[in-house]
Amino acid sequence: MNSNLNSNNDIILKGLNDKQTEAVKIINGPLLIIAGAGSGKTKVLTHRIAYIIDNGTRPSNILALTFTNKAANELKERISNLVGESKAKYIWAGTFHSIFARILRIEAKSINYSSNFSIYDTDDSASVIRQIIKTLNLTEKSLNINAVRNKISSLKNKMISSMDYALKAETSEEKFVAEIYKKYEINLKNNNAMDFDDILLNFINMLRSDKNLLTKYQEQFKYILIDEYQDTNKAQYLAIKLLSKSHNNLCVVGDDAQSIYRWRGADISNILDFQEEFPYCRVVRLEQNYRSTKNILNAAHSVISNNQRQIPKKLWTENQVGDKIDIFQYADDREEATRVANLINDEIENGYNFKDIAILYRTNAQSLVLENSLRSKKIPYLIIGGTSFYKRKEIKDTLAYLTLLVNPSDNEAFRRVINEPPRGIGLTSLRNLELFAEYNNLNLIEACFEVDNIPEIKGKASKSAIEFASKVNEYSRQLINEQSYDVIFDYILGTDLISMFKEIGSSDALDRITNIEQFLLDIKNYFETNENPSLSDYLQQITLVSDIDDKDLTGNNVSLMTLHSAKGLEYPIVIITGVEKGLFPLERTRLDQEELEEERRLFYVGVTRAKSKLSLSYCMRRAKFGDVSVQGPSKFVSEIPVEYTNRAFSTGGSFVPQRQESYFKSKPQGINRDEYSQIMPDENYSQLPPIATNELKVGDWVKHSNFGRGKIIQKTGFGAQERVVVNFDGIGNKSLMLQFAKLTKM
DNA sequence: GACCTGCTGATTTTT
DNA sequence: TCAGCAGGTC
Repeated sequence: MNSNLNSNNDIILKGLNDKQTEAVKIINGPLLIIAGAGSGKTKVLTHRIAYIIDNGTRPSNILALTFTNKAANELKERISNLVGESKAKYIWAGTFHSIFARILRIEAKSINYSSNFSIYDTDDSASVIRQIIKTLNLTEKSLNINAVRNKISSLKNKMISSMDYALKAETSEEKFVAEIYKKYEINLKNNNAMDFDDILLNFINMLRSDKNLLTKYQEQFKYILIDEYQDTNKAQYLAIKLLSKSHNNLCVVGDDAQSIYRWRGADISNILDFQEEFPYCRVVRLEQNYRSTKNILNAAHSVISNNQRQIPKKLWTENQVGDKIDIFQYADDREEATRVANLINDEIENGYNFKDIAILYRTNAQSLVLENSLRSKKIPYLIIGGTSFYKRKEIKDTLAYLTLLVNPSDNEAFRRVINEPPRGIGLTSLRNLELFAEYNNLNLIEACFEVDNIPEIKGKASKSAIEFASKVNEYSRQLINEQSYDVIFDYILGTDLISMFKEIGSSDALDRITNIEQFLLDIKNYFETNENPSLSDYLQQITLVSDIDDKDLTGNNVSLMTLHSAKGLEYPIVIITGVEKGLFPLERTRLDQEELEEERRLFYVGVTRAKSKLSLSYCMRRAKFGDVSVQGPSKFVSEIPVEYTNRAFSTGGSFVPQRQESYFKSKPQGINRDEYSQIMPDENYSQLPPIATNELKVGDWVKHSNFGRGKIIQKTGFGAQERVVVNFDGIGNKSLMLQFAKLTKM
């Protein structure tokens, strides 16, 4: 190995700039890499890992933690390309949650769990909390379940236990939360389940309570690398600190300017204070940007400079000055969607591909109107993020059935499916079963077998309960003998979930069947392609994966996603929509300096995704909650100096703005009626030509997702108030709001 | 216990 | 707007 060490090192260092080389070569001791957007961060990480291996460390002694699965996969792939699959596969690379969960399964005994524990996502947690609130009989005020869940999660992220919190709680609401928190912890433990936060906390508890395990993993992970360090929370920081304590070979990479997860407990002071926390720390700054044009970088810098709390730095680039940034003012969100689609078609004519273009927005709700417009113009697109496949009800139900096979203690999974499809075990029977189970210290499956001892449950309910539990038991046993897809398939078929939807027969129900089939196909695929497949392994994989991660990004599609999802990606052309007052930054963040700064960082992330062209737009009105609210340019727009921009406005393309009362029904956000009439912005703007009215007209045949085919027989109103009456085949006349009825022209 | 209806509140972002 | 829930009815 030694003979070719230098030449290998040379290969690894080839093509890196001075700063990147420096970062790669410092492998011992704490290292903070401040990596600006587009500065080759992943390149440095992967080359650094290759360098560590090349200097004699075994791949299995390297731990590389990322924030998302997407980032982890990219990292693995690029390391593989660099050092070869045979070495790369031994590196511990993954998200905090997946790696820690993997270790926790191995060491489950040390924290009094069994290794088949379930992992609860946010919906599962909320459902447990709903259950607890019900049993507490909190009649005096209805607590918002999600608010409670967020509160508990944020307490956990800050490492505040239910006991600590109970001591601190003062108001009656805080006391309720403390009570729920305590029950929630007990509940999950009894279910042999952990939520996302528990994975981090239990990992820390494990390291703290067992010195041998601490030593074991400190020796296992001789080199630790953390990506997106600005997004770590207190628990993650502590876990890393514990793991690296014996050797301090800890390298963190991050950019404080791209910290956008404060709301989820990310603590930006982790990166800001890294140098104090880890003495003798070296710092390398990567400030050369290889991605964007000078105009884009300058604009990004101008905006982010308005933030107070940050590590001073300025990105520079050798790239061209490039096109100016286009800033458009549109009349409303429908015009925005139409114009965005037109813009895309123009760029296609200019020689770009659909896959070169991304449309970014602040909230998922904004995607709908954009989608409609893209569809009508036959522009292929792919939504990244949004509601996950695994969050669909039918998939969650199927998942719960499977979870019961692996973890029969999971009462939450039991509750979810015991009466889905209806088996005659309603809320009353369930409540009795739960009381009995609690009293006798059984899980609900076990309680089912004892149902004869519960006098309140008799007849059909009693019979069903035993049948249900027997079925779970039987298949669970079969699965222990033989981990095969066929067993799983039989079991799911036997639940009658699919037959239930078949009976319902609506298009929605048929969709659900398709989804379940697709899910089963995925399981089949897993069983066929893995060496040592097991259901528990499969379930573990998917609970920590959102389906963004395995979306095929290689097709020729325009990408649509939230600004958060866009982090880490880059596109030749980026279109950021809805850069509006009240929407971006979100209204509620306006008065909170820290939250406002986070919104600004989010904007910065969006802007720096663009390689050569960037376009921003805002609307004067936007449909919200089926109503229309008055918007206007975001303050971020005014933070970009005019010299980097082209600005254009429209007075309302397809229709003349109607100043109807209804436009002002919802709270005008910062613009009053008189201001609104002065739609003409300052002299930096030029007027956009009107867009062609290719809107639907009377006599057109249209298609609706629920009602099917129909013909427009009447059209009334303007703009957001536009309505059509459609005569649908076999259904008859329906009056629809044009902006909400997803009509497509046939 | 199942099913229907009408009301309410959500819309930030995700492991 | 629309999903999800509570409460009422059969």
